[in-house]
Amino acid sequence: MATIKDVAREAGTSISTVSKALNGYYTISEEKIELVKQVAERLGYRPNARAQTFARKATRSVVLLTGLKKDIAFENPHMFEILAGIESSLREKDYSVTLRHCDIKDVCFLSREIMSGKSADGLMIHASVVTKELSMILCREEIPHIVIGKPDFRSNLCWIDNNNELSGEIAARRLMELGHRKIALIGSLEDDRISEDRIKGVLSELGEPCIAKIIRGDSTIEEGERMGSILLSEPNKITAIICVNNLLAVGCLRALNEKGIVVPDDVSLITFDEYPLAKYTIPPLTTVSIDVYDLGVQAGKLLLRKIKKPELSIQSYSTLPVLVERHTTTRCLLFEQDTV
Amino acid sequence: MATIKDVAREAGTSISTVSKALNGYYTISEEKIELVKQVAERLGYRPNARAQTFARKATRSVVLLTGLKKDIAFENPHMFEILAGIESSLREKDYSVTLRHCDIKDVCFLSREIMSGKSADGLMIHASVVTKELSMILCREEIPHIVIGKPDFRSNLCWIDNNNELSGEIAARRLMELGHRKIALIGSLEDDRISEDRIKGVLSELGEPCIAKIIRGDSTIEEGERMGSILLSEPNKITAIICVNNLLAVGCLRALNEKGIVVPDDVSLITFDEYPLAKYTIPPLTTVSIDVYDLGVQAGKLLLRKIKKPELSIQSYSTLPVLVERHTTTRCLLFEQDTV
DNA sequence: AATACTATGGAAAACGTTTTCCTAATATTT
DNA sequence: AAATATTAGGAAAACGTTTTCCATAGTATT
Repeated sequence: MATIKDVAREAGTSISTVSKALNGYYTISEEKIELVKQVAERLGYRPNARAQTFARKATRSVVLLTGLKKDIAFENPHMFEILAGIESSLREKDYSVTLRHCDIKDVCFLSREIMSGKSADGLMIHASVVTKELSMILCREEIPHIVIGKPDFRSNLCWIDNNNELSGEIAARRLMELGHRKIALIGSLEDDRISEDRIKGVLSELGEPCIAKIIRGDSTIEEGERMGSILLSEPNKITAIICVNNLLAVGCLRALNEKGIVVPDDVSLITFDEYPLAKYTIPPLTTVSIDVYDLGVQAGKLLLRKIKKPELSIQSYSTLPVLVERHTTTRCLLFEQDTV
Repeated sequence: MATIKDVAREAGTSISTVSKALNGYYTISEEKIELVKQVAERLGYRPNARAQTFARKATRSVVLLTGLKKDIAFENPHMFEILAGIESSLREKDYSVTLRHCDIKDVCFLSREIMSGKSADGLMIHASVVTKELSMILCREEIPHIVIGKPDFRSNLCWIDNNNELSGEIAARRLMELGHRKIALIGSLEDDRISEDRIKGVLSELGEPCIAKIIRGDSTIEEGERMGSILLSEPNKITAIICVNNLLAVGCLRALNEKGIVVPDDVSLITFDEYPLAKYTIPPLTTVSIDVYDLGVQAGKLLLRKIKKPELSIQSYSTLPVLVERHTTTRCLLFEQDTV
């Protein structure tokens, strides 16, 4: 394996000249650069990455900390796509991302180990493993980091997440645009912050003369089905339903089917996110979603900026929701006179 | 940041003693090891990982090469879980995995760059980016590697995949056990090797007096639906259907629903793999699947062995399929007399 | 002609470990 | 008691770059 020494000898220059030529220093003449490059090419020289990361004082890599399999893999069908996004923006700047699963108990120790052992220049951390203690460490030791998802406590962490409140607003606005005025909300339990944010967004947008009813339960298909039928059996007829997540929507759709209610003609249905099954229901779900790949891309870029300038003031970033209109929503004819 | 020098000074020993003590060399006395460890602890010393990987001649890391987003992320809902499995088995041996997306055009160049630049000790490569040229390079240059998935040409590559033929056999055997004798197969087009392998397995197991009919089409829900209705409109009544993948199964299920055929009472349905939507159909799909996490784990272990012993002879590995019996299969009463 | 710059490139330090080789002390064997 | 083997630990090389600092030669300025 050819080393920089071999190139130097062969090119009749010093080692440092080779290094400079190959790394684009302007103190080397054009001709010499050309010569060195040719020799390097001829010898099949590849800089030893290990030696490089050692000599430079940066690894040009970040690590992504996520929860263990049981906690994360199943719950987050988007994870690979986020990861792909992260990787793509890092790759552009010659950085790489290495994956590390860890228990929430070990995350503090691990973060320190990685950073003080200099095996990475920064940390990407999934919200499911961030704790207050970790937050302290990251801030105190000025570790460049981005949290994927919003931590569920106040902190100076830098995070990136989809804007659930805004998503709620978008869903509500769309239904209003379509002429709906009697709208029900199927949410999950109060301790689910995502659900609460979406509900908050919906309610803030839903003005008079809108009538809204909220019903809550566990985030499962079965519960969605149960809540759906409850809604339908009530006297006050609704024309649209908002389900705070895909599972609830699938369940609700079943309830509607069972009662012979045609979606979207009789009742419109709108939901959030984009689980793989969202495309495959009958009819396919209209949903307010985000570009998760892009979320990863943005996260990568942000982290890179923090690494370059650690003094950069805290900033967080919310990706913009996009409405993916499939076939569970349509115009409501009932209140036509109101809208015109 | 404390370095090994600081520890040596503080402990009153030489640098090499510290290194040896911390790395468990047996030439250092128990007491000295204890002393060094205490001092290291007190100073908060963490070995510089960059210096370590440089001095040792191994990175203790592998890179996972997969196709670009558009090629892979959507098509493979299991990818993150496989990755989690890989990471977990590597972590056990203090190895790490870094992710790298690449175009199939660049994969040769990239592999060489990574390996001759010594940025990793081995390669994990998704089958979607392996080419014959790559295969040559990997073998000629004796690069430790594992291909995730079976390459679609003969080679000396080391790959790991689920055993589709065996999966087919298992599905068929189960239906026979349940008493089914008139079985139809919905496959995808002939160029889909996975589908062909499964069909092959099914046919090899399905003995007389079984009647089987095969029908093929694109791998989409719509096509599944179309093929399903064709099957049902035929005079020769079938009692069970095998769909070579989830999408076809979902489509077929729709066709059955539409015709008022009750699954599994009138017709049993069995499929393969486990897309996230498999659990959420009505009724949930019975499927012959594999533990993808485990596939990752095995892949990781295998690669580690190849890294330790590059001369290890070629070996490939098929994970064992498992039957996940949900609610689309049941005993067939029609041919009871045959079975007893 | 003397001085100050500038452009170019080399020498050598630095990065922080691991690992090889050696020495001294101690234990064992003859 | 001498010879030999064993053990513990230190000195220094090695790993292959990057980067700092300096030297030289040529060019511009006074």
